[in-house]
Amino acid sequence: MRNPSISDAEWEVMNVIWDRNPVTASEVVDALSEQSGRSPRTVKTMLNRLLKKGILTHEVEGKRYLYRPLVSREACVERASESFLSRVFHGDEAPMIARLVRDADLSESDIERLRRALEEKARRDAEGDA
Amino acid sequence: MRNPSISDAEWEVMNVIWDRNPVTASEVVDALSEQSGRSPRTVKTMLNRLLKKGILTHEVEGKRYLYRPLVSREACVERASESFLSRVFHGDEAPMIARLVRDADLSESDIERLRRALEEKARRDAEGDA
DNA sequence: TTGGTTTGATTACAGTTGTAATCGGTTGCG
DNA sequence: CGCAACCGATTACAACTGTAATCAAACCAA
Repeated sequence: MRNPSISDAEWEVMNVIWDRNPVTASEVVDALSEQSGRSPRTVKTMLNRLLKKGILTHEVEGKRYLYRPLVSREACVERASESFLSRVFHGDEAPMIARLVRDADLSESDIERLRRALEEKARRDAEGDA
Repeated sequence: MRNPSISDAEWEVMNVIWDRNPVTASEVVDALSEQSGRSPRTVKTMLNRLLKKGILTHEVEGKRYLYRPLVSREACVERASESFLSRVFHGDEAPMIARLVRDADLSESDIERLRRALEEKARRDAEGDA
């Protein structure tokens, strides 16, 4: 518990903020009351907690605040993925990938991209590690 | 919060239990005190909570308890993966897969397996959805 | 101008989680 | 036999979370 990270509900807030950076509180409220039916109060609480955690800032814009992320989505995704994988898969990613490939709803271009990524990976492994 | 699931620390316990099913409390304690330095008390608490959550059972074996999972690892992994993906990736798995493929430490046979899985997927999509 | 509305700040509150300590019974060592 | 070690059960407690309500200041509409 000592390492305060982004909770489930906070992820929803952050996703809105990363998508529309910068945003006012009420934009976030609107987005989330539609999306997940959270009350405005609840959303405000989330925003304040994220501020306190140092994941957001806000600057005054006119009469309101404008919120901006202080941490990149990529960094957070990275952290969350690592912790998820180590927790659930002991850090052994292969089964997760297999599961995803099997079950995910992938477009043709997704598949093509992945195919290329795999080839890339295979080539690099063959060179680098050999 | 209404749908009690497996917490981070509980996953560690469950992983031990799934690996060595069935186990005594002290086996779990030993495994985790090495692995993660948790105190025996803490591990006992986890076991009791998992019992209360209906994720474990225990039967008397001689003087001790033997713990067994009531829920399959696969089912739990499934649930956890879904909730993780929807939280972090909005349920859009492709970027996660791409990231994994890029960064994961994959053996040659992992790569080969994934390649085949991808081909399989592509073929099925071409047939089924067309 | 005055009362409802909006905003941000503060406070509330119960359930979850991580981390144990305490308690009472059993038991194995000396 | 007597006491330490161990076991499972119960209790503790603070931080984190989800979900808001309350409060105070400012703002707009009638």
